[in-house]
Amino acid sequence: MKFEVGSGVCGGGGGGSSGGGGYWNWNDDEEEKSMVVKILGKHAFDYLTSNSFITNESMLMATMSLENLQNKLSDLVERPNFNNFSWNYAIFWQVSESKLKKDCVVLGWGDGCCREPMEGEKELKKIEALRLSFDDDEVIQRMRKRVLQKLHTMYFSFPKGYGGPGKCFELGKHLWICCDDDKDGDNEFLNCDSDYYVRAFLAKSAGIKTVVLIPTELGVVELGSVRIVDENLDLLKTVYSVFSPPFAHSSLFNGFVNVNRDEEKFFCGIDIGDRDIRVMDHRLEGVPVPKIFGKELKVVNLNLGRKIFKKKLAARKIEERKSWSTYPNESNGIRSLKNARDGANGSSLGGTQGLRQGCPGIFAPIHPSCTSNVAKQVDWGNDFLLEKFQPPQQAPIHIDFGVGSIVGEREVLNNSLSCKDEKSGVTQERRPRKRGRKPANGREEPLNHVEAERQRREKLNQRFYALRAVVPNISKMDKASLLGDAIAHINELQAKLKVLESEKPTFGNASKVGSSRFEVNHEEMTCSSEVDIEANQKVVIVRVSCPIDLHPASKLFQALKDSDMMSVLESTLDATNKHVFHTFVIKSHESEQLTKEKVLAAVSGESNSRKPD
Amino acid sequence: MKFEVGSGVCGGGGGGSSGGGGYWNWNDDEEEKSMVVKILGKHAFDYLTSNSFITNESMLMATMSLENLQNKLSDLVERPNFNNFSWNYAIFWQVSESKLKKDCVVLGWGDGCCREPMEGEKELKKIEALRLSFDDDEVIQRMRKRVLQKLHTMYFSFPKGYGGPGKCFELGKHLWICCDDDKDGDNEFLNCDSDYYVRAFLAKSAGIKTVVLIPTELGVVELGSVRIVDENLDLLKTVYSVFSPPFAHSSLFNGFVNVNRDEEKFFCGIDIGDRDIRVMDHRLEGVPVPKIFGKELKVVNLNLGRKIFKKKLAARKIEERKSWSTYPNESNGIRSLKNARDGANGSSLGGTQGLRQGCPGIFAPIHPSCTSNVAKQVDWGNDFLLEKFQPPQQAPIHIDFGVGSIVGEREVLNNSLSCKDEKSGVTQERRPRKRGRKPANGREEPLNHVEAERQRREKLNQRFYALRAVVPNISKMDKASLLGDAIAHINELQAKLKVLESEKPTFGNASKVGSSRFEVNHEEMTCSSEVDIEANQKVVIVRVSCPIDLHPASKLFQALKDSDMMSVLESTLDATNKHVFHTFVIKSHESEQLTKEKVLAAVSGESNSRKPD
DNA sequence: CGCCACACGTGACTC
DNA sequence: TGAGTCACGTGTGGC
Repeated sequence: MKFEVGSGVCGGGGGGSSGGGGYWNWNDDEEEKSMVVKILGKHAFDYLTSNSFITNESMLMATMSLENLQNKLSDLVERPNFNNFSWNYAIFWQVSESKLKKDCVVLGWGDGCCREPMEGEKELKKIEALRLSFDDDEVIQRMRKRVLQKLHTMYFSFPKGYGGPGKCFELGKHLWICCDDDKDGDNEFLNCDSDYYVRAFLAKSAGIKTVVLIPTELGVVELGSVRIVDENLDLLKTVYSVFSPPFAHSSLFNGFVNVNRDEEKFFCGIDIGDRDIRVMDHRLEGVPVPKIFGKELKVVNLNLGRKIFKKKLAARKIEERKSWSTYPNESNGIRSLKNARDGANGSSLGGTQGLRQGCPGIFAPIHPSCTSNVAKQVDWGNDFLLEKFQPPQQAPIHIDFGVGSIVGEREVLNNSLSCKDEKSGVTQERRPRKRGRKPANGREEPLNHVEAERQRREKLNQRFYALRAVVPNISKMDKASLLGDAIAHINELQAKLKVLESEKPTFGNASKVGSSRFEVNHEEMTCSSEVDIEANQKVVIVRVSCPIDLHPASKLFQALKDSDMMSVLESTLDATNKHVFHTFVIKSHESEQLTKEKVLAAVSGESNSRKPD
Repeated sequence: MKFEVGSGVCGGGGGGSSGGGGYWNWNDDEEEKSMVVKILGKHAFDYLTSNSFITNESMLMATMSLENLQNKLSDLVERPNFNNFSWNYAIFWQVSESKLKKDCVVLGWGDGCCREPMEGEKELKKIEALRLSFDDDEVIQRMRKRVLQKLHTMYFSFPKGYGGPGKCFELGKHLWICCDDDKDGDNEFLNCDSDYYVRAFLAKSAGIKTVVLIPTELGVVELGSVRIVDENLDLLKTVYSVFSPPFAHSSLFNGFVNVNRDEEKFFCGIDIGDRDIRVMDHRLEGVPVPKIFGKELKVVNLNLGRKIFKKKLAARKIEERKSWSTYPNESNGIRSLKNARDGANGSSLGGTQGLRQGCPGIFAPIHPSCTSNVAKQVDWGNDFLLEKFQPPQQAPIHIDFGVGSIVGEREVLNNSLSCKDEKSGVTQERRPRKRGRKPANGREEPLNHVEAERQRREKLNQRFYALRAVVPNISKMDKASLLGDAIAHINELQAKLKVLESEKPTFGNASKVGSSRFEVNHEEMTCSSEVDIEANQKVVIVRVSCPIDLHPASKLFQALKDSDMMSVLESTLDATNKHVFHTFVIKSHESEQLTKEKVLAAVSGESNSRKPD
């Protein structure tokens, strides 16, 4: 009925995978703890630490794991859609089984992914930031980020029916919670479910304004954003689809989509069926709906003028289906991850140009039919939850087709084309087992190998998507161009940086220079520029200090210092609207011409190489 | 006897491929023309434009094209070796046939690649720059770069025996020309060949100090560097190998390497032979040289502790050999491009950490035996030049092996192992024709497809290497990590840049800000910082002005300006060794506390968004 | 041995 | 149509 988390090659479903980090051990790290206390307050912290919700992952076994979990989550988080929106965090609460109480189904940490706030979001957060002094606020921001991160990697667990995810899972209904806490007291997070209090508090502390919980067969997907995001049916469907095992999609499709049949042709992000196994939906037989179950299904609501869906091969599907229980009648294909990504977040393809400009657009329903009201009525159906879990039939029945697989596939194609069902034909009993492109050459190992390779590819693509997001002005959309543009961009940035840094000659480490040239710093005297203000008697004395190398007259100072025969008689300063004028009257023991030349030489010479001393 | 440039899939050999750009039409662009005149002088320009050497590519047909030409060239240019050296430009002068005079073999533009000077090289160029004012020099630099680029994309051609490449090709000897033109009059470029005058002049103008010409069967490889590069036998061998068709390598090997037999085991960068077709060199038969022709051949002189050579599959070789005339006796393998790269430039793998720090190391011979003198004695042999050109035997004899190719390969392996020659065995007459992994399924198209895919992969890898070169602190060496690090690096750079730019609020364009913060500028009043010195009477008055935004006390000035209720009573300035202290005594009509808060707020607040007015 | 990363040939698709 | 891009399954080498 279950298999261990992390068994097989489905590493994404494992507990402490890459995004996970580890168990937040409150006792080990005093610094962390005090930080959390500072952010959340003592109340929340006590609640949190005393709360039994925090479990160790080792106490749970995932009932079933989902492949590419981390990738799917990070997809939602790291890849902005064409509206420049992506979720700030995504967690998958996985259906697990407590090792202590075998019959107790709980939702445990599956995997999670979060990201740093983007530019536009920082602005938003700044507005709603706690009213603190500027300095403190920065620190707070940083700490918040860490807490948020910790939060996401924490191992909460929710018994079925308990907590937000638990409730969500039990009811089979999604939750879409928005909280614009400009009005501070009225926190919808807190109202919605008292069991959810802790995490609501945490979320609120982190500036999260929208939390979405979406039940799937395998658990609950939780998404959070610092923005206020309108409810969106496409998103719900897509996420459901992505985070469900393949066999369930037809259930979804039959049940869910029937809510609004017209939507089928706009069924953003779901690509079911493929060319090789043309299992037509009976309902649509003969109806000239243009290949909804075929390969022609496209995103029609992306005004980018680019079809972003690609299909996977039948081999992939069969391969996947093999890992799950096989329901031949429902095997009209699965959504490809790529489609899922595009559907859930939109595509960054072709729309990344202005991504980093902080476009204020919020992910919003595009089709009139996808309104919040419609989505709210959707019942996800509970009947298929928790009932269909079956172990993957790992029975080592291996069929080797022997000959070139292309021929084999063609045959299959012909068969399925004529019979509308891959059950027919002589190859029926073998095909569900294995029908990859090359049916491996004897051993069972390449099966895992294939899966590992898939994940590697997926990861690579993930990075490519992420890279696309950070590189502006991508000339072409192919990988090579992307890399080229990235290289160019890096070079450009480095050149810019060099120029900027050459302006202010390094003193100490360069990064320190950049961090604070002009900051109020009362407690410690660093070597960066600073302002000291004291008010006594009737006047305010402002003392501005800066490293000599950063001062506009630094070279002059150096010249004066180098030649101890010169002395400053008078120094005045004038500021206009645009310029500051320092005037130094210098006297030396030599002739004025000599002094002039000296100063001129010192000031114009390439004396940058000297060390500041 | 030949095939059209660009025919087939060997796109790299085409005339105006990606690196090429296009024909430098002097008549069309007056601006360009005057720029060139300014850079090169009228003399050179006239010579250039009146010279018949400039040909249109359409007048030439490549006699044979080399696969991955652009990749190979950009490899030499864009991928620094472990000494941080890479060539500034690389051109392949391709053996072509004039369409006008069919019997006239000329060297025409094959492809070319150049890059921007690196940091360290800029320093070098600055030293030898024309003595111009500082500002003008920047412009000149930029123009030079463009001219250099144009130079590289120009369509010179060299009849056999004429010009540097032509001579080089005719003689079958390489040319290694260094010119340290600090002593300006004595230009070795000019001395070496009068026909080469134009390009020598151009090269000199571009700051090129080393030009290497290496003849191969298919043309002449020209490399240039702004550095002085010592003659290097490894480089010569490697480049020769890379830019020769596969069948010629044994010729090289038999003739060239025999100069110094001991070098064979150090034959840096040449990986001949592979595991599948173990054609042993007769000379070494039985000799326990550790698999020089086998897969164990490694770079032994890279102290990076990493083996950087990988092997290609036999399929690749056969595929390639198929494109050329097949000389079974000489088919002891070809160099893989990857190896070529590593050999010619060294590997950036594992050594990229300090690459951008402008390491002054120059590509130098590593083996004692690889001295310039040895290299100078090498005769490339002329007998195989131009004699072996044969059209690819495109006869559509198609043999489909039907069964899984792995078995097929294994058979071949066994055969060739036992017979030392793949000619033996029943598949002899078909195998030379086609023996890919999957021998395609009927049509001839996938043959080119395979090649195209190879090139795509190679290009992608190329970019990956280039990316590795610009990303510091690469955590792991795999692609995904590289991408991740690149993304992190971009983000980091962008953050740094943001900080630096926020420090000095933009006035005008940001790039201008960076160019000159403290420069003597007598003739024109720009808005950058400047020093004005006048000497009258007994003292020297130095006036330093800078944009108000760049001044350390800019925010204070702004605060004072914003609140006109404050006035500065006194302003003093003190400079120590390390710091400059501005002290402002400020009086306002309000209480001192209020004033203090105001100043504090103004100084610490986010007032960066305001425009300087 | 298994895992990981890579390169390869190939099919599918797009423009 | 064909060149280019991508994903896939597979082989393989290194650890």
